[in-house]
Amino acid sequence: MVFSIGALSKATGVKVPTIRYYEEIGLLPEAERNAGNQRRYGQEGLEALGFIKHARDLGFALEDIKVLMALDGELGTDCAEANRIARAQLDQVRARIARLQQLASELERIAHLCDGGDGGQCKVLTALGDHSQCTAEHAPLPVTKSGC
Amino acid sequence: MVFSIGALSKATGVKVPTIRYYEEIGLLPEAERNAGNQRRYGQEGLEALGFIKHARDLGFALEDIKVLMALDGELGTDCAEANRIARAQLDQVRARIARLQQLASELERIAHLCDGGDGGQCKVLTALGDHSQCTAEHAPLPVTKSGC
DNA sequence: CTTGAACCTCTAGTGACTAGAGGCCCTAGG
DNA sequence: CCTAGGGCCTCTAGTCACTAGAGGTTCAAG
Repeated sequence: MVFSIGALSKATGVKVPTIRYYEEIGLLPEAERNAGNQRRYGQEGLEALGFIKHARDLGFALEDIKVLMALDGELGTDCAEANRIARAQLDQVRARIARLQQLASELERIAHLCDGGDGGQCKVLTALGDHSQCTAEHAPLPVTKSGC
Repeated sequence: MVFSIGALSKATGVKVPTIRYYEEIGLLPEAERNAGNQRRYGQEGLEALGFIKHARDLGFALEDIKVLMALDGELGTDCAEANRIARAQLDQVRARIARLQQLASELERIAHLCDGGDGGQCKVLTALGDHSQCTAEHAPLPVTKSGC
């Protein structure tokens, strides 16, 4: 099987400019070209991009995926390191869930303020402006390098 | 009370370059300057930045915050619109929680594969590469314009 | 008056793409 | 064999919400 970049895109669900971007940053090896300078991919290109797509869907950062792909290339495939990265990712996801759950309950509280609204001041706006009305702490979400 | 940009930063927990950035994009009005061209803020500056900080911590996008602040300035303060924005934010947060919970369970499954590892192929890497092994669907996280 | 911290503007970089301009190539139909 | 139109090419610039750094000015304490 030989794929054009568009065919590869359809097969994997990764958009064409994104595939070129992955090549540019070194996540995919430089594709071979046909006589007219267009990219041509084989089975291994399909598999590599499929791996990236799946790992991205699971929230891994491109840098992590780079590491994972390098591990996969090694003889014997370093399972311990792969496992470490996967567990780190899991921890991050769990932390973000916990954080978002706090946010959700705070937002619920604020949204309910409107149900019994008075005539004058908007309680929602007041609550948004005043942290001391909050029932729980809520620090900013840590900015992760993973896909948001 | 008169604040320098550094004092305002300490009082609100928003970093100095971020305050300048907010001014640049029109989220904060242009600050008054002293004789030496340095920004000086009063009570209303403190309150405006406090509002922004709190809303950001709750995950609102800067664009949403701009709308909310405009509402707050209006006579009568449009509570219905503020409520709509808050509820939309809540829906987004809930959707992200659901999505992340799927991810977490998938990652748990993958991480456990290593516990009974065989000698040859790393099962973690295999699982990452092969979506068909997954127990559930997992589409990519919708890229929101809110703080991640 | 001196020192050094805080302030100023401006540019460029982050992650992971996305959009658009301007042009070349490939393939199916006539 | 020719043409039309879709797909492909490179390059630049934009997204969001900042962050980092260079190079220079101002303020306040000692």
